Amino acid sequence: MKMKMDKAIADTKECWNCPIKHRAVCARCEPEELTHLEEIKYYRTYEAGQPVIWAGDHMEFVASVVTGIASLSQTMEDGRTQMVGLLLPSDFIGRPGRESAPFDVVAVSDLTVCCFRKKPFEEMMVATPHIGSRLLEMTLDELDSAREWMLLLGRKTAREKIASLLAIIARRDASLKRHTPKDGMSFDLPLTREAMADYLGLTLETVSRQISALKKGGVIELDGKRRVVIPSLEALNDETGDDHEDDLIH
Amino acid sequence: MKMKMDKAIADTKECWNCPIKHRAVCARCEPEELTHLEEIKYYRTYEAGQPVIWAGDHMEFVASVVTGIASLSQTMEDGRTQMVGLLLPSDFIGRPGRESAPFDVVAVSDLTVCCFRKKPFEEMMVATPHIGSRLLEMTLDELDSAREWMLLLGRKTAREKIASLLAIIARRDASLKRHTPKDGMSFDLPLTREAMADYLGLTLETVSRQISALKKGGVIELDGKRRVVIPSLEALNDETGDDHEDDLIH
DNA sequence: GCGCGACTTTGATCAGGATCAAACCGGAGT
DNA sequence: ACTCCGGTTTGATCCTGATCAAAGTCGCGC
Repeated sequence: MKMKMDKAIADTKECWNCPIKHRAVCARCEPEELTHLEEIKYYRTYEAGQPVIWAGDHMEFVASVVTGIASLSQTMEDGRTQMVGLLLPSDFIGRPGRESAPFDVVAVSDLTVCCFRKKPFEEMMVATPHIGSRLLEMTLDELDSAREWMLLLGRKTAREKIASLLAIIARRDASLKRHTPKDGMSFDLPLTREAMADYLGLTLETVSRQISALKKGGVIELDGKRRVVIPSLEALNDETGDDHEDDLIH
Repeated sequence: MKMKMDKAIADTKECWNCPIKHRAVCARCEPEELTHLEEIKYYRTYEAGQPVIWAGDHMEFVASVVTGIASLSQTMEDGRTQMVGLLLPSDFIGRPGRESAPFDVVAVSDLTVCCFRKKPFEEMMVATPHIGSRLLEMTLDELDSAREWMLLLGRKTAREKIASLLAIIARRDASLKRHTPKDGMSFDLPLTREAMADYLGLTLETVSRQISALKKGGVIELDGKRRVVIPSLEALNDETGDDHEDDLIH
């Protein structure tokens, strides 16, 4: 049993068998480029709650999230913190061409990352355009999401913020399981109330209250503290403040 | 006089004489690559207040800001709006590989942009890595700034937001004039109170009140509505809530 | 079972900004 | 000179979300 397990893990460490190979920074690489990547990569794991990098630290590697979730966040001297991104499988950590990390990276759940030593990775970037072009595409996507998040942080009410977060997690969860979001679907919240508060620019008490309010309003149902059921996606979307793309489609 | 003027403008339209050539997306191009760019580029101008692109519009070009300032913003159905970026000279507008614009772009001041038809530009990107690598670098920088802005929007007080904005404009203004920011320096606010409010996630009344409060506190002095004098940069930085980089340096 | 600690909910009160409303300022046009 | 008008300031009040405080829930080790 132990051996079988080790074998299974070892298999996913090979690029051709990698669960994120179609979305990660290496997604456009040719087989021979992957072989080269194999040589400079190594896996690391972190337990939930462990720091991956502190802001200001020297970074000797860049990495892709393979499994689990990490958070990217900033803290002011007086302790106020703002999460500025959630890193999901296939997301990229670090920045070629930069010495030190601009933000804290912390494992939210148990986390596995595929690391590349920075120097060889940078050399490989200039040699193989497939990596740079994929990284550009990913970075542009992240910039768009960051800007959408700015609207949420600057202009949405607490209730809209919570509804937006739930809607996003619902969509992501559905796409992970490879089916479209559907009324009655359910999922587990990957974040504590405090982490949600840090992400949404609220306090944990307000998060808790607004979740209770959405439950009272019948927009969501709770099964324990963490499991959420969405009886009607339309009702949830109505609470986000976003324009209703669904209406436009049908 | 008229002819002389036209000559001066014509000169700046040539790449080798371009005021943003060392910072824009074309900064790393070789002379022959610039010659190729010359062929697919054209200038456009907009008056202050004019829209450049509406969110959702089909974009037939990408562009670099040459002179003036543009804003990038989002609006909710009920009219709440959030500015998600300020585009200054050398900043890039648009996104290769994307059909429609994700955000509104509006000229804040009179604006000149250097446009490239999207199709030829995209073709050139795959042919010449200098463009893609520079665009990647610029996009990574913008992502970092967007994330810093998320901390401001999510966690800073109104007073800290105003002080942060003034400090940023002061730094940018100094670097534009090629000298380091200095106590007693002054600059013109390029934004109306309303535009500042949209950028900072506040109302225009709060912006006005906090500017008055900073004046009353001696942190800034006003000369008319738009001109700001900074008697002490240290005092201003103390109000931003950011850690004081200056202290670390000396 | 018990107690402990991490996480969550709920309550009471406070305050920072939003909202509503009115007045003010300064430049452009007549 | 005058009005007009966009931009700005200031005042009064309201309300959302923060803060302070206490109790509730759940899983876990003993």
